[in-house]
Amino acid sequence: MARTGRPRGFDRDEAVTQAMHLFWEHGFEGVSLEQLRRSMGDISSASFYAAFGSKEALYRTALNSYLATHGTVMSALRDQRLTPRQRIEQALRRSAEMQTDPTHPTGCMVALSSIIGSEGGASVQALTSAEREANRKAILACVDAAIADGTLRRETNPAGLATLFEGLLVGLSIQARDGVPTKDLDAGVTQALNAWDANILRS
Amino acid sequence: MARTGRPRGFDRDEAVTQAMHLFWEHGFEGVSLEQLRRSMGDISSASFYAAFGSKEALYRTALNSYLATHGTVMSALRDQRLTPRQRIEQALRRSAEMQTDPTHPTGCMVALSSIIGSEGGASVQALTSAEREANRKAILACVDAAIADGTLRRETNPAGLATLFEGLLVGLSIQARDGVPTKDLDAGVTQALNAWDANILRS
DNA sequence: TGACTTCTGGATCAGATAATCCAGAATTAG
DNA sequence: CTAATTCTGGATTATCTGATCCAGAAGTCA
Repeated sequence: MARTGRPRGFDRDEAVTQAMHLFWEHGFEGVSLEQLRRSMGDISSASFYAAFGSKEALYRTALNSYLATHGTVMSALRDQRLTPRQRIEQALRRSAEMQTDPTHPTGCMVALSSIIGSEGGASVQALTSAEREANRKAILACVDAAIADGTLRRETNPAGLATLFEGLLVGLSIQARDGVPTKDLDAGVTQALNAWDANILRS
Repeated sequence: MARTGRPRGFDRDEAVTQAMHLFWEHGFEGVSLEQLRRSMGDISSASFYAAFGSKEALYRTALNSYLATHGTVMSALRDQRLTPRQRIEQALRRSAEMQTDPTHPTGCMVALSSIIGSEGGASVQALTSAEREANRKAILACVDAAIADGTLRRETNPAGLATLFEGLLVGLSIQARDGVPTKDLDAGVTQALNAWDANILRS
């Protein structure tokens, strides 16, 4: 059943997408309310707050929208149909490609949009740091699984391998922003996998 | 010969160090003039502008101060007394240690303090992106040198190895911010070097 | 029709922002 | 001493910040 009352004069989903692009490009604190409202078709301040509540609430919504769309390149990391090595490889290669797609801002919104900020920005920064921690744990789980199933040697340093892959993962964002082309990022992933293979148990 | 006129009421070098720490921690746009002046002993606005010219000019000065102090961990990258592999290893291990030193903000100021920002912040962002590009080129030069001297195979993809090492380098900053301990970062460097060794020419 | 609900236009808010101005204080040079 | 130079305290600027308020418009429901 349709809601009662005057209908909204703009498309809320489209507006969230616009906000996502702005936050992705400039970061949470780098985007102003005026910019956001303008990107939504010059809607009024009242319309903005009626629809989204606050700038921070919109950022949460936009971040969730990112995770549900472009962010899904990371889902390979939990795909149990793949081997642990394939999970990491897919997550990295898909990230490298997505992050250099010219149809949207470069890099990853989780890695870039709120790493740093002013003194009172802890609650916003916590949103993305929680995502990064989840990724770090998922990568570590891949390494642990490969040690458990005998693919990697028991002497393998799991935290070291996880640091390497997650470090490269977030590093891709900065490199993408700096204009490093897709093929170089992908070649970096290929080289990183050599580190995995160096820990393979040989019989 | 001492300068004429009324002497400055505060220590300019100390003030620059304070500014460096603030910009390092919160980024260029995340620090306000009031915060800066307060950290310098509540100096007046007039004193601030007489001494530094503008917020952006102070940021340039603070960034140079960073490069001349903590930033010197990267000098190993150009140390011709070391082998190409040692240059990369030293730069990475020293960065990992410096970036987690609890006596100052975590991560690297070049990687964090102005990757993103509002629409008009291009000139500030260019300062750190130029530094990162220089590092990327220096890493690539190490790889090229090792191929030229026969250490690495001719088929080695130089851009791929450079992406891996520079990706990890800047990735360390985000991981350090996220609280990853020094020993894990260092173990990540150890693993990354396996990728180098996988490209060694065996006779 | 009329009651009810929801959204909008436009003015407005208090506080923060980077930056400037000026009179006077503190120093050196001659 | 006087003149020249440089810095400081304090007020002040214009602009931007995120957010709120209210009257009225535009719908649904009975």
